[in-house]
Amino acid sequence: MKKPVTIHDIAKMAGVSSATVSRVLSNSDYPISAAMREKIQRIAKESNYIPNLFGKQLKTKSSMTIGVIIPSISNPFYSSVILGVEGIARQNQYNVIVCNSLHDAALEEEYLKTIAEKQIKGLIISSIATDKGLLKTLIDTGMKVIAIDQKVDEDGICQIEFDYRKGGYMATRHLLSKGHRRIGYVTLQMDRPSRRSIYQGYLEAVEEAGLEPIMQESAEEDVYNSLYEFNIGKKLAGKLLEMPSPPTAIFACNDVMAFGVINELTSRGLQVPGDMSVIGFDGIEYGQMIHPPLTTIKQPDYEMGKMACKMLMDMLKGDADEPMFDVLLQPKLMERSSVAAMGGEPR
Amino acid sequence: MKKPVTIHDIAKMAGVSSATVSRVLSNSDYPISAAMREKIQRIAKESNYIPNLFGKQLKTKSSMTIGVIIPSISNPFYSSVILGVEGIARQNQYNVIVCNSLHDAALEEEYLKTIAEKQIKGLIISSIATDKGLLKTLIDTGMKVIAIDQKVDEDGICQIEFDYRKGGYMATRHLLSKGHRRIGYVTLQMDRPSRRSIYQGYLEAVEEAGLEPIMQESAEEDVYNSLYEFNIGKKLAGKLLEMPSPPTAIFACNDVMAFGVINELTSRGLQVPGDMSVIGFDGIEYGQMIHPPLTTIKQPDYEMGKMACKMLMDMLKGDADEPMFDVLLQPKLMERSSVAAMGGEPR
DNA sequence: TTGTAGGCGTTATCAC
DNA sequence: GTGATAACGCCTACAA
Repeated sequence: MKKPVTIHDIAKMAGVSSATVSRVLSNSDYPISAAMREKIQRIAKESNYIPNLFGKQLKTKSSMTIGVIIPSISNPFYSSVILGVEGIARQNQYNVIVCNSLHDAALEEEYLKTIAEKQIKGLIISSIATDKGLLKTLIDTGMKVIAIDQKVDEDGICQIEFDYRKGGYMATRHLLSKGHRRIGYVTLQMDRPSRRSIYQGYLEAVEEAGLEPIMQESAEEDVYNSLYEFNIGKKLAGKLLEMPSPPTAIFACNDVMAFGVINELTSRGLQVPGDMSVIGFDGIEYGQMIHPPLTTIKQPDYEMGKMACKMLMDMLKGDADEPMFDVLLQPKLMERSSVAAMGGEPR
Repeated sequence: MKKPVTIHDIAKMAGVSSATVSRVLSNSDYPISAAMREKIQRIAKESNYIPNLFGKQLKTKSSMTIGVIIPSISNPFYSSVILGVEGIARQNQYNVIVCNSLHDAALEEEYLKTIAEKQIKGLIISSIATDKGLLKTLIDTGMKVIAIDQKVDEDGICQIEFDYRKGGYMATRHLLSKGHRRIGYVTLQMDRPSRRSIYQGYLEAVEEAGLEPIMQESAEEDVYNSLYEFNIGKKLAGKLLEMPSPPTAIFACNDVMAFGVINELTSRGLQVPGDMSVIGFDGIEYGQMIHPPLTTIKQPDYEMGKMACKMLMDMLKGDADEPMFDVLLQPKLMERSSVAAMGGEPR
């Protein structure tokens, strides 16, 4: 395991100075004789030269890397976001480093530190922490930050959000328009802005229609595990069914929860949507694979990633004029087959 | 946006040399008077000192980072692997950088280069490329590599694989044991070792039972998109059904394909498993959420990630004695509800 | 067109 | 215990 070859080694082999080698190998537009250039490139290739980015980055103070902090890639919603981010980053010769905070504020902070130490100047974050202290000082030292999905109320942070409230409103309106009057809402613990907003939308639509909200919130702190969410969906659906006057339609705060709801209903012998309508939220692909295909509210996840990265690139390049505006991505109703119109009188 | 504070700045403020500051801030066990230590730590904190890893890493030649190259995190199987890897890496103070090759050999090579330039000494890879040239030269320069999932036939690479062949065999045997005699197999393009192995297992079991294989392979080059795979599942199931003498059970090369198969059967009015049994492969969580819950072969994905990372850590630490053995993870039958026993005569 | 030399922020090897 | 000082690999004025 011999030690790696450096530009100095190459310089020696080529009988030139390391400056010349550097100029050739970093593709600068510095004038170099064609012969020299070719010779150096040949030697570099033959000796399997691998540039050491530390040296370069220490000197140039630019890592060409952005960071992304999300709760967990195992959530298909976030993995879509990431793929969107990476596509744009790659186009701009940037690398992406992904950090899963796993819904752990301490871990999020640790990653934040690492990112800062790696001299990363751009960050896209879906923050779950409530203490934004560190984040704030990083911004003060020049880090560009884009908050996605979860709102961060700090100066100097661009927001790219979904209009969760409207999404919640739309879902509920859809159920209403199908004649449902008793609409249940099941949700994970409302410890995050996004979840509270969806519920807001639900509430608004229900109250607007002069109806009573029927809500079940999970008491359990959530872990990022789909199966876990699925089971909460089952459980909360059960609670709804055991009410004296159960709803005729159930709105779940995300698709996996909706899968749980449908599963519980089915296993109790109820037909979806015949006996009970179900609508989800997120629009993950698996929604099209289950039976019945899930009617849901689609959040443009991949697009969110692309847009966040585009804005970040802009901020990173034009170091003066930062595009200080927020983006509110619009939800879309995906009408599939898990919602039916109420026939006649409510049971 | 003032420039970041360095150990020299802190040294100046504390009236000491930068060497002392470095010794304190890098937690070395070098003897320093308690007073001095405390003073420096205080100043560092007050001035929001952020160490520059480039400097450190340039000096120490160690990046405390490992790389992971996989086809795509949008595949829940791989995202599980990643989560397993990260857990172990974190325990060892290592960072992980994840690269999605998106089933593109050129991109995989590009990432490989970046990883090398970042002076990363450990790599876990599920390679889709056929030309392992670069990988080989990297190993020669001392990079430790663990191949997961997809076998890489090169010296000096540890393999952590699933026993795909046995998994295929087990699935088929299960169907056989339920009395099925005409068992269809649907698969994505068999351009990868893993897929060929599963088919091998299927073939073996079928031939052992003195039966004819009934196979449908997708002609389309695959993209990493679940919905796409789902649709291929539907399509191939359709082909199977249109045969003069269709099978009574279908084995799909992965769970998402199986979802497609079930969907197609259901939409043609067939009952699963009443009219047709279906078995999948992978054991992703969504399999428990559909109806009927999918019987499948579980691959221990999370464990694979953990094990791969553990082995890598060992190789990275003990630089002499490398644990040169391969691991073959064993599949497990997850019996759920999509397979039924054949009653009486085959239709 | 090429070379020289200094420095990026850190650690490590000496001295004191 | 603490301080100079020399690397680490690369880039980049400035000089030739």
